[in-house]
Amino acid sequence: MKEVTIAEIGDYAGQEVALNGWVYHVRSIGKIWFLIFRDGTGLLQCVVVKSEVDSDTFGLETKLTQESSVRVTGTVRAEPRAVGGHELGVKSIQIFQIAKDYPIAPKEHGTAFLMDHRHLWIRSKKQHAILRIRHQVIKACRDFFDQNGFTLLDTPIFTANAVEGTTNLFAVDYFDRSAYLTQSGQLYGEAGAMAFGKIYCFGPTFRAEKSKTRRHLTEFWMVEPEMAFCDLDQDMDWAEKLVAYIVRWCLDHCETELKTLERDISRLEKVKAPFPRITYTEAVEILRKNGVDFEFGNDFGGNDETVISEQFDCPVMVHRWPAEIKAFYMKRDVENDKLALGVDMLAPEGYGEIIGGGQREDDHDILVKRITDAGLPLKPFQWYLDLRKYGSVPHAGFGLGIERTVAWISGIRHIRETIPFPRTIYRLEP
RNA sequence: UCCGGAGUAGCUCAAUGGUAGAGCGGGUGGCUGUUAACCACUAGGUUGGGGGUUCGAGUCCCUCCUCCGGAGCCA
Repeated sequence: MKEVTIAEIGDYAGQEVALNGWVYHVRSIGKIWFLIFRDGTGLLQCVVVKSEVDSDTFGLETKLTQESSVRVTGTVRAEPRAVGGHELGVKSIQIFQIAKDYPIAPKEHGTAFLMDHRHLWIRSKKQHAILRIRHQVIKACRDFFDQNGFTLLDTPIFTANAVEGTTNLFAVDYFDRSAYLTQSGQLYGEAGAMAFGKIYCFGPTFRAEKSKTRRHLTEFWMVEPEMAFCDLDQDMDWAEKLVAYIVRWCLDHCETELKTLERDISRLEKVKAPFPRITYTEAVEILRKNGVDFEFGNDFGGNDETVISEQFDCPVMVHRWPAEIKAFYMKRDVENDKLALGVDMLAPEGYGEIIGGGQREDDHDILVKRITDAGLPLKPFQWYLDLRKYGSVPHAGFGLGIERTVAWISGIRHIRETIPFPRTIYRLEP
């Protein structure tokens, strides 16, 4: 007996096949009952007719509870009345296990309840779709860099240095000393760029911020490219090419999932390079023009980002920021020493910052002064300073937040649904 | 940490200070094309914990706990 999946069921019309999976729902109308069956690749309606099966099989209607695991065999046929266009005329059903009291009904539930059952919730249609989009977003990132001459460089999770201060770092015991969980692979990425020219790292990062908003997690994933011989403008070229590629890829490969999520595709279709580029100063003007009382020199809040991004169909890149609110390693603008050559990309529709990056300071002595001025110890940065001693070049990079990107493309409000098991200030389980 | 909201059946929610209820889910029965099917019947409660006011508290007061949303902080 040929074992097939629901995703490929259309290729087997007229044939007898077997499928392994779980019971999603059962509907009975007497001498016929319908088993809505899922196998991780989709949903399939299976029809059990009293006159076509033995009485034991027909009697399973009352025994098959939601999420019971089964193997069904039968004949595939095209059927316009079935969701997906095909259904299975059941011959037999083999039971692996009868599930008891599955807590998630195909009805309304609150977020807290669902998050407590996250390990089961990911079986549900909508969560399933979001996580498949996440998979494709990650694949698109990897493909993009692999196709453009980047080398994957894995950076460490345990670190001794803080990239941007220590208040939001997770400290852990590390034998007879302490270490931090990384909040960015960037510094190591810069070392990689000097070795390979263009690199990217991809992995989890950690921020011990007590943020409780829909845009924050304590553990999130970033893809961070770093390029030697690259200035801010070229950095922005790469950023917009990457994001346009990801969006195009998802439109081409996640049609079913985006439909499940009822995503307005037309908004995503407009996302094509080049993206608008404005300076921080111009962004402040936009805020003021829209009635926001904003003081020059501050960082943008969530609402500010929404107001700015609402002016554009595409993601907008905001560059040349007040140096005081940006990290020590950012290169200053030669035309205005008070400005840092950083760039943030704001996604449309209020999804906020999805990219942060910029050109790095490449002069040894200036960097030493910046580290000192920032009140950071020099010792843990010796290796980083070495990069400016041995063949320093202009270089730049950025980090793309996977969860915010997935939330934007999926059109879901809260990023906690874009990662299989979200970590927030009050949630470490499941 | 601050501001706001919530906690009642497995879930989502009702209940003017006066007998704790509905829908869904569960169970039983009916129905040969259902789409979160439908119809009938049925079981299911320490109203988050503690204290107080009152003839009487799910409801009012105090306190603690938990969760949600937002702010700050940040990506």
